[in-house]
Amino acid sequence: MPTETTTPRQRFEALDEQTQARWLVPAEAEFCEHGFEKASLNRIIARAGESKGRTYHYFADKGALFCATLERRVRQCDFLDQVSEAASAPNATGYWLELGALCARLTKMLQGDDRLASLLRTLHRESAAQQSFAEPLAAIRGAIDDLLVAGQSIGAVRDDLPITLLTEVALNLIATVDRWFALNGSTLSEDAEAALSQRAFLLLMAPLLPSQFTEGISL
Amino acid sequence: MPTETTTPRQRFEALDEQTQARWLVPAEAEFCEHGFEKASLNRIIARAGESKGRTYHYFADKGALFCATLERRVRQCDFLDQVSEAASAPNATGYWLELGALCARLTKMLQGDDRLASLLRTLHRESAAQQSFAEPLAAIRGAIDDLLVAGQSIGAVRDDLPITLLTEVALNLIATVDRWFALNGSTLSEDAEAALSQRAFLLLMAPLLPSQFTEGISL
DNA sequence: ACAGAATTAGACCGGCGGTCTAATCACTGG
DNA sequence: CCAGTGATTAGACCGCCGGTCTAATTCTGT
Repeated sequence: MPTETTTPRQRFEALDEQTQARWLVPAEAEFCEHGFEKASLNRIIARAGESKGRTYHYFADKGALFCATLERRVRQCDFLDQVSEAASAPNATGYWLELGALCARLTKMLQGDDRLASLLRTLHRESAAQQSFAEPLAAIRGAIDDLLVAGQSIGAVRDDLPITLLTEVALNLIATVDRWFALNGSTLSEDAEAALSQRAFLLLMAPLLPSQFTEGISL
Repeated sequence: MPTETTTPRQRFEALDEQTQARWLVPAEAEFCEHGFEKASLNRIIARAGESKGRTYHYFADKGALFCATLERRVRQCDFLDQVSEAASAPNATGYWLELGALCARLTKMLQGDDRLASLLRTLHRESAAQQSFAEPLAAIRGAIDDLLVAGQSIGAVRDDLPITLLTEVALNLIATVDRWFALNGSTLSEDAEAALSQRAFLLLMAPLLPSQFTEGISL
């Protein structure tokens, strides 16, 4: 009568931080270097100096290890709280100013933390990684949903399209712009990059604005 | 003195269409069903009733087979030509009308051809697939570049951001919206989906429009 | 002290993408 | 007609992958 008392995940979280780091440090290095699919669990285990049996005792599979790695990094920045705060603006102008500031902070954070940036870009690029991180990802989507609904209530965000579509568009626009700067930023001076990055916020704003602003043309 | 006279690719293209299909038909099925990374070359070979040696004689690697599969499908529709044609509009209104029509046609095509849609979504989702398809992909990006430049010259497209960034944004917006409809379209009536799809074109248009249209708010 | 549960090491599994060898085929010049 | 030579072909083989299993060991409660 094996009643499945504890899960690998519960066992891992009961470990002290130092012991957790035995896996998480080499795992982060490997995932940053190779992404999710091409990262080798065997290499991580070898670098960690651990055995396969012990590793699978604490992690259900490779995805669980990736999830734990990314969760630790994400926990360090209070991203979700910042998103919630931005939702309290009283009018459209304030709303978009706050969102712009939030995006600027986010950009700065990613520039200052290569590891986190690398993990998040992997998350955006590889669907297997997204599946592993599904639960936290749903929370992020939920936070953006709330933010957009708040924006709608003060007329800052369009309400003629499904909110989940807007959320998807917002998330992917952020990721797309981030990736463009990650690939092309090195050809720019630091000042030029900052100015461009600020202006690129318009790319996120434009499709979310109520349609009256774009109806000047067509349709 | 092995002078590398022919490449696997050249050899494959010299084959008659029927023989090519021996690989391409089962390959397409496999890639549609499993995506790129999780597709098994061994399974494709088995389904094709071919041997490994012969297969690697005609394809450099798994990516080359994916590339050949997708290229055949893409060749069947004259996508690039359509993009070029749309660039000839004389003014902004006409430009966006043509682009809207182009997107509508593209949407219809993807709805009518599940295989092509599946392959293109795989291409968008998996970076390994993108690498295999790098050359055709560069041509597509080039065509969009040209289209946007044409739009700029008649004041239909903003010119305050790098063109490659706009191209990236446009490509990813199309893919994002397509994916949303692929996931959520089944919950909608056919009419509602068509109406929504048309309105969703605004999401693509908005960030590309000259900034004067969005400067009503902020900054 | 000792039974039973939790933990641990690492051999093992099927399958992967890709390489290699040895046999066969097709075509040439004599 | 056939010997010889390079292109073609089958499939055994390679290292590695993520994941499972077993058997030994270490803990824990009585």
